[in-house]
Amino acid sequence: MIRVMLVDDHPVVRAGLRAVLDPADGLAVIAEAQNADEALALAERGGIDVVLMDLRLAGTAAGERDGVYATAAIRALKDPPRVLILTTYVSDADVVRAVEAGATGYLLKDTAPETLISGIASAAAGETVLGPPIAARLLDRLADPTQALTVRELEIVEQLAVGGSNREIAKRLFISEATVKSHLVHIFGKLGVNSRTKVVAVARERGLIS
Amino acid sequence: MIRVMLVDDHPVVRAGLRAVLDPADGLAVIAEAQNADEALALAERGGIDVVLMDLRLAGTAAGERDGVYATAAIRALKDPPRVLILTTYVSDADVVRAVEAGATGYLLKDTAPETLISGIASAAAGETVLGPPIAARLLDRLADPTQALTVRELEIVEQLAVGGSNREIAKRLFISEATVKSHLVHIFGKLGVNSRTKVVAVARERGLIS
DNA sequence: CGCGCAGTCCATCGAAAGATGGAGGCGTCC
DNA sequence: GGACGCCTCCATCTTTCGATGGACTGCGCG
Repeated sequence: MIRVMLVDDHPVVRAGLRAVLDPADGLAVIAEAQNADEALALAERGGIDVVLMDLRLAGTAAGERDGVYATAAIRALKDPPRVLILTTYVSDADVVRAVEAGATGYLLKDTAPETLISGIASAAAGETVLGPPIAARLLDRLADPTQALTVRELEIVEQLAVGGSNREIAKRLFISEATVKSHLVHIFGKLGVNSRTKVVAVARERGLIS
Repeated sequence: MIRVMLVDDHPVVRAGLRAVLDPADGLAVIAEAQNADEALALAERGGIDVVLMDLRLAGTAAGERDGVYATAAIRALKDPPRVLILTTYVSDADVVRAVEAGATGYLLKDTAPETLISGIASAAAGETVLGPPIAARLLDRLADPTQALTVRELEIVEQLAVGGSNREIAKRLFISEATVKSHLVHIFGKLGVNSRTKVVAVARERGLIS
């Protein structure tokens, strides 16, 4: 029996997941959390095999307590449960950061219930689970690693997208302004542009960011 | 008994809505659709009082067959059901377009189940239903029309979004760089920001651009 | 007609951003 | 161990942006 915890800030989605998962054999939803703190507190008590985690959680204004944060925190526990990301949109940055934080898999919310259930089973067994659209994107990146942005660079791009100046980005990422500029030069080169505003335009086009 | 149809491309969300609404007295979910075409076909057969509609539907690549399209089509029927928009994010543009298309109300998916149920009842009675965050935003806009961007300014914003420099924008719009800067100053003031990248961020947030 | 507003243009100046060319630490892979 | 990629940091210099404070035109409205 696979013990599952749901983490999503939308009550409707949690109810939907319950409705979809409850009839399935071999697994049981034994906990629900609506934010990162709750999720971590419940995970600490143990007895959970797989966490179904939404990346966007409420109260993410600070930009820290989102699903990636929760994933990293949960995976840092001793004998941690597997974390399966279940979110709405595909963003390269999100996928990479989530996997880096220790996520076992990444599925989209519009996957069929059966796929979801089998995905949970695979995750419980420790297998990596990636939905087809996500796997395809990752393969695209591997095909041309010179163009692929590093995790750090993606973080910079995200900051650009919300309109941060070099100084603001430096503060938020705890690095110097010089380093931000350095990253920017590399990003410009990889994306073939020459200004921060164009970075955001290209990144959106390619789905690097939401 | 209020007869409800669910329109959402995510099976999980539909299941969640069912789970939330089924226990409620006085209403029954009698139909589900996962895209605009299905929704329209089912609505044409009649017997539905309220449609719960997600704005983002699958196959929206063309940008046409989304929830707004479906709403307009359904409201064009004779003796149409009320349409209550139920979506994830707030975008001023979406709200305005949906209301223009004939939606009776607009709620966010993270509203509490009770609010949702009472919202459906209100919608069935023909009352306009706007969640607090949405109503607040609309009031903000109405209260201060000086914030509205002019047509020319919106053109500038669009150019910013694709990453144009002042010089490039000037060339494309056949004006001088000085004029572009002048427009920018006005835009900064209206949006309350101080850089072109933040203009794009805020404009996206408010739905001023795609 | 006067008034306000949108759109156009101008000059100047300080502050960011971007270009250039480094350098060292650190982990991985062969 | 050495090569390589990533992240970090630095200084210098040029270009672009953004802030400021104007000015002129055309248009609609009362």
